[in-house]
Amino acid sequence: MENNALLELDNQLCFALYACAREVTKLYRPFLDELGITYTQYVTLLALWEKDEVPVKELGRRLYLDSGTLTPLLKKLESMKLLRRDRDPQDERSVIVRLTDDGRALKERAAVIPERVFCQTSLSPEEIASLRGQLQQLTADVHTRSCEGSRD
Amino acid sequence: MENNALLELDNQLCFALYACAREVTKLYRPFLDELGITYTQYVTLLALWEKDEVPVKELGRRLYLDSGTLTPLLKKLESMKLLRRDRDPQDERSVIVRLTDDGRALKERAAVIPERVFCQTSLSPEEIASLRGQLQQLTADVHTRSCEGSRD
DNA sequence: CACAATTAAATTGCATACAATTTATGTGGT
DNA sequence: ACCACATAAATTGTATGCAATTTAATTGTG
Repeated sequence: MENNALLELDNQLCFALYACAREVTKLYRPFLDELGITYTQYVTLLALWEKDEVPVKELGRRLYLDSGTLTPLLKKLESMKLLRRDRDPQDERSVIVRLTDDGRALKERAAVIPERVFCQTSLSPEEIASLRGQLQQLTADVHTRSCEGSRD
Repeated sequence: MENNALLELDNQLCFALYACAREVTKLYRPFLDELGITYTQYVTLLALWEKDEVPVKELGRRLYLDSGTLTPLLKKLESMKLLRRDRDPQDERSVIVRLTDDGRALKERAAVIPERVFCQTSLSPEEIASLRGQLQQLTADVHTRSCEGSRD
């Protein structure tokens, strides 16, 4: 069968995604180091700055992460005094995540990060928006199909 | 400062990438399970099926991975008899990775995977190629800038 | 030739990811 | 009330990622 083009690394959308996501994430390192947080902690905070007081379950749906990843991550952020985790009195199975004052305050310092990172790429705002849209579409598409029949 | 649109999760290209890469990777699970390999092992094999007998360093450049990730991964693949790792007699610092017969044979079984995965998306081949191209461009762009002055 | 600087892997330590299982809690039907 | 089933976190185990350090080998220079 010779050289199967279908199996070439540079023909794989999955590898382009995998490599690109990691390289772009690395751009955030220097800025996040200043705040003392990791990239995953950063996106978790982004979600919370947008909507606070949410159950772990909902946060997981938003971030596409499960409790196996979120539980230790949220405990870490709690130990850093950026948020609190309390059982929901209405439903003791659920844990509600709430930002502390420190957690909310960090938003001010994070506000400049997106611009700083954009400046390190040659993409125009339009190109960024377009690419982002395509990725969101694909993510939703893939996620929906892998949850066929599920409700999450 | 109210609702800062710049910090909204859905406005972040980085999060779109991060989420999409993980969701797409999950599509490979069932197929890779049949081969008994993980996703990272799969892309490593893709690189080796394309070009065998390469130093770890070169493989790392190709995959955007460093020895901290590759060393244990390659040892695992070696323990699975899919490849061998030998010091380069010309330069004992370097380790050359070579597929075994088993490793080469696995390519046949992997050949159907890309098509199978594509079928689970609603993207046309043209859309896939376009998206892939944009991601490769961005990856190269970002990587080049973060290596400013470096030679790798 | 000596030796400082480089370089390639390996190692160490920390933080994810995620499947699978477990634990605790809630819910619906009888 | 009882209980099978469902649900949310937490836990467990494995495999990454990656920065930083260490070890071994090579190279450039005087």
